[in-house]
Amino acid sequence: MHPYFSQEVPYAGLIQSSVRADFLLLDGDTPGGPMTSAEHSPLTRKLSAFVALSEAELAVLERLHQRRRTFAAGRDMVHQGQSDQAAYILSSGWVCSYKIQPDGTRQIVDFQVPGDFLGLRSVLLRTSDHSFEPIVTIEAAEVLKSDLLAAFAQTPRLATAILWAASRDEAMVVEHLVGIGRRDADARMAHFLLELGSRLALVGIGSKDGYDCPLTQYHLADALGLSAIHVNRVLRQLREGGVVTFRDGHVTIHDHDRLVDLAEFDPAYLDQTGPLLK
Amino acid sequence: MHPYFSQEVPYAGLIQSSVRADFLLLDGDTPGGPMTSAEHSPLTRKLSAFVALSEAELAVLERLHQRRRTFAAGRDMVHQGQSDQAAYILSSGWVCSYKIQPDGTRQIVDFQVPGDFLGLRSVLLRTSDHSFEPIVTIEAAEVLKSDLLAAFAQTPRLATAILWAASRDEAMVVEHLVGIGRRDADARMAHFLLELGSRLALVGIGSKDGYDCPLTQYHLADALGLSAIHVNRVLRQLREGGVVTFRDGHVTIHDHDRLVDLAEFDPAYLDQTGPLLK
DNA sequence: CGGCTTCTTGACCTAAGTCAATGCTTGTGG
DNA sequence: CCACAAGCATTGACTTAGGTCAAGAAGCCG
Repeated sequence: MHPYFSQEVPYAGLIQSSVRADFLLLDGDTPGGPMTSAEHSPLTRKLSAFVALSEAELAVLERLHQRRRTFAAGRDMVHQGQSDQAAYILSSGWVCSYKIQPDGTRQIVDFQVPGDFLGLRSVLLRTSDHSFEPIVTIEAAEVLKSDLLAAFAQTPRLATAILWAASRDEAMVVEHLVGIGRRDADARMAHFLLELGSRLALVGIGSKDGYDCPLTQYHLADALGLSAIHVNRVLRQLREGGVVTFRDGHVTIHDHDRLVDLAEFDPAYLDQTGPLLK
Repeated sequence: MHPYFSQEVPYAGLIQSSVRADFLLLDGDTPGGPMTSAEHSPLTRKLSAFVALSEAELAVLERLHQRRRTFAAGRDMVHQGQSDQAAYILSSGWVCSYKIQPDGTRQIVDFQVPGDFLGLRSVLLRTSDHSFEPIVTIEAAEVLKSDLLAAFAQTPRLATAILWAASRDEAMVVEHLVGIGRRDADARMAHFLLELGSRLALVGIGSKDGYDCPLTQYHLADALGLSAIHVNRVLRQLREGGVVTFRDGHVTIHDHDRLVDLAEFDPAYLDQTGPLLK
């Protein structure tokens, strides 16, 4: 296939095992010391926006972050082994989850940014059927099934909050489906950039005016169901139109209103209406 | 206040249930032998294909079907009221769940066929943000939140089974996303028809050679992210190619192998590998 | 009957894909 | 310190899958 064809991924990506994830471990020496409330993890930040957590609950949540690990960019970390009963809480870096088609094309289903869970479902229910790839070198806290269930049993409200986050993730997948099915390339891109901005703002990364974003145009293409070349054209148009600039790993929003308008962006599905559970 | 948060957390118990289910599994707890599912509800049939349920569990399951209701075709039944804490088990007829865009186009996210849950998520987690429309007059059993949670508490293995079904539904949404993003119209259609056939076969409707299907070409268009006119063209091609005929509310599969080939259909995501919890 | 909805087909158009070529970095080995 | 490769980004020229428009046809139903 043509080297420019973005959907191609190396065959090596198809044969990872849960064991190999351990090989990718670069260091395990970062002891997750107790955090002061000033330096809460992104997940804590995210959940706190919706559920007012007590001191005890916060403590349990922070304790879930103890087993810190680092994964190198580019190599898949997959959760499909019955043996691997762990999920991860992403504390820094970006990950994408995707499925490969038999013909080699790939579709990115979702991105994970700091504060997001990775493989939560494979712990609570059955094994996940798609793969995870760190986009940059990431830091994540490993959460064992037993830890998670224990935490849930101790603090039911925490369970509620985490399940709320999982449910929100699912709503994003549905919105993604709608976007690919019924929005043109420009609107899709605009919508995507807005959603990302919204998610990042929730964990205190970036602002209304923009955010750092390590994705390549190939990532965008595979996520939005477009070709990388068309992604480039769309980005140029948005840039020259003075709406938004995606360049050098940074998204700069010049005209937020016009972007929202273009995307017909209605953030209702993100359910970000402020702290609800007092 | 958000309906999701309006009640004290029920999930702790739910999660506990699934833990206990695993325990029972490991214990080798032997439920009653397989029984003829002919007289059972579609949901029972479906779950029985994956989890060997005991007499007691079957009884609880059947009891969930008591509050039977009928809904006329075409008129939306939406679940977003705080007051409406019910889900439905579809026992006959077809439903679609969809989202409307601000510009009036709609994207069908999923179809529900007999044996499927409707609005399960809005009971267990938060309110669903999309609408449901019965495609034909349907019969459904209303399940109150309290009933469901009681059933889960009584029979943890049933909880596992139902959550498995929910998880499978989600995998179908993801596969749907992949299809719209990365398959051309023919493959999308082929894949869709095969998935439907597979789902229906699971509840004893239809066979390898075909099944009844009340969808219009407009439904197909809205589900597959195509125009109705193109759906018509694709169907004609498939029909004239001797692969599959969609006509007069019936799908007839002439060449199953070629259809699978066209769709690059890999049913792995449907997780239909036979009874798993013995 | 006349008004629905659904299906069908042809003619034409456009958004997006494909092909091909060119820079621009960044990293790496000689 | 250069050469050279690899990965991204960019752009123009051309092709095509699928959308849009228009017009019937074929039921079906009050």
